[in-house]
Amino acid sequence: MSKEPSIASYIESLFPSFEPELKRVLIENGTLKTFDAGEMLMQTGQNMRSTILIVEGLVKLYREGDEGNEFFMYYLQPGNACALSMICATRQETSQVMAKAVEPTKGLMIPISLMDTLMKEYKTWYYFVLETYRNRFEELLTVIDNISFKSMDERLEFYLAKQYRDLNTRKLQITHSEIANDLNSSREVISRLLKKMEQRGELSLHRNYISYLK
Amino acid sequence: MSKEPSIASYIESLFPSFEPELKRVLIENGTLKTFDAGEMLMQTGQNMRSTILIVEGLVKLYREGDEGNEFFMYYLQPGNACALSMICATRQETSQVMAKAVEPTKGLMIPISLMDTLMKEYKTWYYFVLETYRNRFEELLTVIDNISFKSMDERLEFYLAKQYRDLNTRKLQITHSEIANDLNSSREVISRLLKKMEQRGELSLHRNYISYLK
DNA sequence: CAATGAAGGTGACTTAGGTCACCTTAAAAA
DNA sequence: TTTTTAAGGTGACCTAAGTCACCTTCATTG
Repeated sequence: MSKEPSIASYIESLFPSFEPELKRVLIENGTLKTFDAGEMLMQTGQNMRSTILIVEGLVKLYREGDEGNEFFMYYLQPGNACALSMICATRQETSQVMAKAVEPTKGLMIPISLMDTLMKEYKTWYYFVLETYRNRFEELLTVIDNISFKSMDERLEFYLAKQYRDLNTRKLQITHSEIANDLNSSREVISRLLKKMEQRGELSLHRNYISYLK
Repeated sequence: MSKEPSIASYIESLFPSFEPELKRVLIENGTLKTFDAGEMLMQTGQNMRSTILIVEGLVKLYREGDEGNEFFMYYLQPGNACALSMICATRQETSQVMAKAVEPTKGLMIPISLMDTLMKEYKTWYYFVLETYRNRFEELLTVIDNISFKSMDERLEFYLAKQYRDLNTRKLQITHSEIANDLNSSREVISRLLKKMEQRGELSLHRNYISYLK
């Protein structure tokens, strides 16, 4: 049987800034949960019972429209926490956002009952929570900027640049219709814009992947 | 000389849920600041030195695009705190959002140096902060929903309904070009859509104001 | 190997919404 | 009272982007 990393080692490597006492509490009270690729960590209307710290994999956060259309917001990576699970957990409320594992993902689940104590007792935790909020808030603001002030081609460029940054690869394994979905556009439009970008030498198109060159 | 309400009375009436000790600390350390209509409370790139609790007036939060175009996000009213001033204050960072007083406004300024203690010592403060984040986060999500999934006429309806709710009057004192600005559209488009709504009996148009009938 | 399905390409068409030019009307200033 | 200015109305036009229909090209699977 292959040995998987312990909670302690995850915390040590991903959350080094946490004070020792806080680490101890998280190790004692957290449980690891595995999600398959494609599995939902959080669904519109679902009630949260824990806060999630991502320790492995990749999670995609998106908003769902009335007709089932999706709208990509941002990714969560190891070392990130789900801001929404924190807020909702604290207030015991439901969320209006979907979180889906895009790779096999592991999350450290922290029971909501612990939130009060953590906030009060551990300064590094409280900073971590505020930091998380701030970052996600800023991401949402960027999203708003893009959809309200930018045209589709600019949004597409931004999207690809973000994929390149977040996934850390020039070979973007994504189809045109997935992009269209994420941007709430349509495949044909995306294909046409991508071709223009290719002509400008910004990328090269292949079946099932895009080589991002900028 | 007319007597203005004391900090204590503001806190008592607007933040009744705060624990007595917290109220005392805020009264001792907060200072009232007055802003004229039109004055900025916060500007893109400005460094925050205090967190602001609104105690009188009305504040409009908006995002600014590259070409100076504005984009309305939400209002702050007495009893609200500026979520952004809290985050930025804590992290000593700059904000990318504009906050402008639309009416003469008074804010209770809480020095950032106090934030740590408040968070740690007073549960009601920490709840208040989380609540503030959550609400603003939700507002941003609604904004995203609107601009990405809805067409202009739906957005206009939503906008007017929100004005009616937030400002608590059926007589909306606003010009067509102001609306166009807030929605990042153009006056002609808004005028045409408003006329259609009038024909449907949802409102009646006048010079400088709109009677909202729904 | 043939067949099926997913990915992608392309032309023709539609439409919401932005832009331009110019007009009228009401209110405030002079 | 006249003048000026801001608010609003309107037709003509343009364009980005969504939609439809149909095609080609791979890759997988029976």
